[in-house]
Amino acid sequence: MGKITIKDVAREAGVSISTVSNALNNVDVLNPVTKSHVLKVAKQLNYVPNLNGKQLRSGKTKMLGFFTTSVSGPYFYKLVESMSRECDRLGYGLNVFITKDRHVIMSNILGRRVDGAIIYEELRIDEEDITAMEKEKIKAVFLDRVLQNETMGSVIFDSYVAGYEATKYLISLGHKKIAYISGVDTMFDSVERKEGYLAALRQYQLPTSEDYILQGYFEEEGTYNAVKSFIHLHPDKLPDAFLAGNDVSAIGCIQALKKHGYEVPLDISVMGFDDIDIAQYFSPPLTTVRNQIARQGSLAVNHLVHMIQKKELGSAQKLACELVVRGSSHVKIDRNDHI
Amino acid sequence: MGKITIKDVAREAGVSISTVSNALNNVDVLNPVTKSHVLKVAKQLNYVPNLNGKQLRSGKTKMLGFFTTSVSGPYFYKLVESMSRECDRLGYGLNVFITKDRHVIMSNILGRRVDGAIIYEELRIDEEDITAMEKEKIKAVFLDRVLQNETMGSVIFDSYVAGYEATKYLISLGHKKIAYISGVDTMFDSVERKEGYLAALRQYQLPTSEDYILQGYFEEEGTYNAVKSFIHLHPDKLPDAFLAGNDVSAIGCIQALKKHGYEVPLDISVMGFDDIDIAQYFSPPLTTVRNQIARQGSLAVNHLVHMIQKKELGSAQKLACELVVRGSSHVKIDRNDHI
DNA sequence: CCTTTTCATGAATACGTTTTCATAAACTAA
DNA sequence: TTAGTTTATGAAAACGTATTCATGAAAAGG
Repeated sequence: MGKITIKDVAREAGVSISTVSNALNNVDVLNPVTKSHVLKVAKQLNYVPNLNGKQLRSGKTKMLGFFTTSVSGPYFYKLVESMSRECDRLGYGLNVFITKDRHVIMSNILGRRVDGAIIYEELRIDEEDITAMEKEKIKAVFLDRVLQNETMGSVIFDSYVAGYEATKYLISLGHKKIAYISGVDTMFDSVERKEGYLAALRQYQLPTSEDYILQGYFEEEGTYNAVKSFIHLHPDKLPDAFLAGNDVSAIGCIQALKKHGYEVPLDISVMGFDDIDIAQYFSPPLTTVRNQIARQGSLAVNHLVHMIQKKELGSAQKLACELVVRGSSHVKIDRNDHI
Repeated sequence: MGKITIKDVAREAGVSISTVSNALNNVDVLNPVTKSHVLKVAKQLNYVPNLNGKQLRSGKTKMLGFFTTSVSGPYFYKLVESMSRECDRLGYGLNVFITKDRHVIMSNILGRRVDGAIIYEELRIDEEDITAMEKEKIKAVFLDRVLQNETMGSVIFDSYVAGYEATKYLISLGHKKIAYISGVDTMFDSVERKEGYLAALRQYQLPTSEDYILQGYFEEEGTYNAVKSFIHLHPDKLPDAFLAGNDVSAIGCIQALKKHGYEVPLDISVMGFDDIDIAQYFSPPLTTVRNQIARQGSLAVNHLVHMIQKKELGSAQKLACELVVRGSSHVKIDRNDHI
């Protein structure tokens, strides 16, 4: 005996296919007696509807797709977890696609494997693809990416303000020589944070210098190496404080400083962005700027579902950030005082 | 103009539907001229095949489903990343479902949204469901779970040996009072590690005691609280070493010990399991037992695809572990010596 | 009692694709 | 040439479901 279909249930229950379909989908035109009878037979036969048939006919999958290059690291799993939770709440499933292949993404979206898409910015979908999606009236929400386009949604962090506030905070501690450890230059967050950092320096009339902008690639090891080589190259020009592009980077920075005998935060203050899980347990606990990651996830899903169900266009949403002061930053101490 | 289907391509190219299908799917019965002409027209119309139609007809989705309760934490993202990579390599897509709802899982599997399933043990699928899958000849691989059943695959870590070897190592450092911080008692790894721990103690004639088995729930905070209350209850009976159920737990343990003025590893050795990313950067760097997580992921996918394509039954695979000695463990120092 | 309305059900179609099978055309072997 | 064979193509069926519409029965209205 092969796979049991709606046909088998119909035959066994002595009714038509449409009646079974109506019973299973709670269409209230049925005699309650027939309905419960059909349901009983269906359960008894262990009937499970074939989703491909269902989806083909209805044109809906009740699935949202999250397209990303990676799920590694605290940012992603907080994000995915919150999206998943919100999907659950709204009666959708979440489909996580990890890929860098634009073609895979588009064929899944345009091929209707999902009802809508949430796309992580690093994927950099072209305008051309977005146009294709518009034509098909497909809804999408972009994360961490600003769009020229007004038809799709987006949820971004106000990273410019984050960078600005962080820098302002370091200045308020008395630091004057503040270095920035950059992430990846194609990424929105990274660039915005740097712009905010530069803006704050300018506002307080502090000098900005290319030497004080390192490349850490948002990675622990990348930052470790960058800071290490900075120390070797400019042992005399060490900054008062490092503003790392994210917490992972801040950790790499602190590792490198420790390794070379500097104490954080007494000798040098270090802070990051994101407030990842380990930030508070790290030694020293990280001063950082917290993004509302879970909020971003649930908002993206909410927005997308709204767009799908109300057939509306998307809009750009911006989330505020929050300064978290912990042990890796300290009021500037002039060591010369002690001599 | 609505969605472009294979029909439109056929009309536009002046051929039949079957010819278009053959051209697109590289069935080599076609005149190369017709084929390339069809392909050109398809591209020109921006045709993208509807996956639901495709899947319904062919009975295949070329998708594997990973069913899990969570993707949070280093274990999961390493696992997911490696599974995704392996799926790519084998021409499959990976579908991550985060849910605890048995019904959601079964309707996705039996409803053929995926060609096969990888199931994380915490979900505890019933025998009944497994039987249902067998009947439908659906293939599945279970992670971290041993099966009575011989029809499905499984990939587990040899956690018993891991627990045994870790304990043996601590004993070799001269520790005699060794406590175990348990994870979740329904989880295979947690139980096996504890059994290995107990076996090692017995073998070396060291006493085992219920007092020395704490509940940390595989969580930082849970462990922190457990260790804290242990210190309050038995300040005089502190162990020489803590063997934590995993690294996250070990970190919580060390936090608690530090908080109460104990030095790790000089006063007390602590070690964990898993070798998560931060283990080496933590202060002190964690001594731990490393599991081949990435290997588990790729093996599971490989095995599953093999089962699907060769229509074979699954088997149980066991992965060896590896002791990683770092700074959180130390040869036993009897502080009385110094007095 | 007849007409109209409501109610419950089933037959048939459509969704977009792959695949089987028939057929026509173009070769090959005598 | 004629029969047999290969090659390229298309018509039609099938996958499993939701949905539209027709139909018959029962209830309501007069």
